[in-house]
Amino acid sequence: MSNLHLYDSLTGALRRFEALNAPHVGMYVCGPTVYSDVHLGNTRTFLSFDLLFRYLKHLGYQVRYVRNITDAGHLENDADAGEDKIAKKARLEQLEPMEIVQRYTLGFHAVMQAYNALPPSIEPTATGHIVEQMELIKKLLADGYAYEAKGSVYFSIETYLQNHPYGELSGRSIDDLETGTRELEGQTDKRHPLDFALWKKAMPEHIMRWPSPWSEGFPGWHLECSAMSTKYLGSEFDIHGGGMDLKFPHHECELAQNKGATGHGGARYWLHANMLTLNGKRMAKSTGNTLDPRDLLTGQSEHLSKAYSPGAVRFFMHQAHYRSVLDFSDSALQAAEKGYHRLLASMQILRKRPAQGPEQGTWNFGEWDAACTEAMNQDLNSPILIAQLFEATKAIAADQNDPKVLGVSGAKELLGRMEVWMYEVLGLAPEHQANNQQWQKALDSAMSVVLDLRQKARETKNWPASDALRDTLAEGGIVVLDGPEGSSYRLE
RNA sequence: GGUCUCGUGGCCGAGUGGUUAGGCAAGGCUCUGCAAAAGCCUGUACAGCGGUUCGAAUCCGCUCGAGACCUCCA
Repeated sequence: MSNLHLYDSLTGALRRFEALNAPHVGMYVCGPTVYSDVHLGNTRTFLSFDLLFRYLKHLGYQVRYVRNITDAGHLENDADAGEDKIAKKARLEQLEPMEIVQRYTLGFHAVMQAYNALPPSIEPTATGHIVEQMELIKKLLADGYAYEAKGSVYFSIETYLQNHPYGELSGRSIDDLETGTRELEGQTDKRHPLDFALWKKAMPEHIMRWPSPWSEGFPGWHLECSAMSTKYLGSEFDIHGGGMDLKFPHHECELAQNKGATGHGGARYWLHANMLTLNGKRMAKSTGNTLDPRDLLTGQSEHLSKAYSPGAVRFFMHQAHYRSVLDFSDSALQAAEKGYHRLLASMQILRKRPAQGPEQGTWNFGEWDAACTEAMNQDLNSPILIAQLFEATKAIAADQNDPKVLGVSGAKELLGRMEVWMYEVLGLAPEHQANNQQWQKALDSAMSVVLDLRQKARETKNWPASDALRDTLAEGGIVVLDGPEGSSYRLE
């Protein structure tokens, strides 16, 4: 069905993608914990997987894309003294936990929509799947992979190791892990330091709690993904994605839970998107080194010199490979924005191209398009895809002087494919066309009058008058473009 | 401290055992009343030191530097 290759973290190799039940593809991505606003780093991860989702669809797959909302809150740490993050924030703001969840879920959706990310097929919540999580615990208990201690249930690494390797995803050995384990207060209930909680008995101050056979408590933080991916995609499915920081321990534990409960690890391909850094440091809610994706659109941040369009930001992100660390800076974003605008302008030229020249051009359209596909097939190499789009720009420019380059149908074909790659695959919405049609119409008519006036001034060589018009418009963000066929304008 | 990843031209950022990534910036030119925009041309890089090889920036070792994970985090 395709020649897509994906880098699988489990095997550490580039593997040809073969869907388990083509043309259906099951894809699970770890979603956000909704106790605060998503930051730009989170956004990058979700846009990376949006790119994958879009490309799989582009290839003709029918994708069921499941991305969870973690609304049950996780422990602060693995100790009994741990506090539910959502409950903590709720007390801080004097709000109900679910009020916090609602607020930040809506905020998350707004950001995803603003950046033109396609919604997942299913967006299950952890609190909506407590029953499934408890069923999973029961299964693990029955099979001996878990044990109960003082109302809490833990996953037993020692039992697991008798049948399966642990650490295969993150490439860690048990010895390494044990060396790195800290002695925390309250870990005494665990039989082994690497055991992790499946169910935690709630402390009195814990607000979010559910009754269970073991205690009134709440599920462990690795459990929801195992429960929900199994429920909606089956015990074996195609792709599991998430941020690089989730590889260990979250995905490692998830994998162990899956294997313990079903015998299957879950996904056949484990994908990890790399971090976005700010000032060379990882962006994280907990350290305050963050950038709000909405601030980029308004320019309201100490890190920004101006506002950017969502498309420019997406373009910036896709100019780097999803498995590379990308460092954010205002100047890097500005550079990306310029290139992005040039690309859009080039497509606009193609749209307005008169039907002249031969039917077929000399430019090798097929080879170019194949190179675009090849780039994406190589583990979603969007930087190379974008480089190819710039190659097309050169052909379009050459065609302006010599219509033999693209030809009439060649030009149409190229435009169609560029739109597919830009809009459909890279998710760069044609933003300037969609919104404010009424304003656009009004501005166009006003500008035609102004440009007409200026043209008259130029014809009489009244340079001071024509330049004054140009300067005034420039102050308002309108750039006048003088060309051989008269003047036009664009918004800065 | 342990595990791992990375270090590319002024900046961002792909890729690769022997052939131009691309973008931004810069310089030159074309166009232009001037400017802007646009187009064309130019740049010869791959942390350092050794090694393997006919040949390495690409493989191996060491050194230096950066980052991630080991603890909630996309």
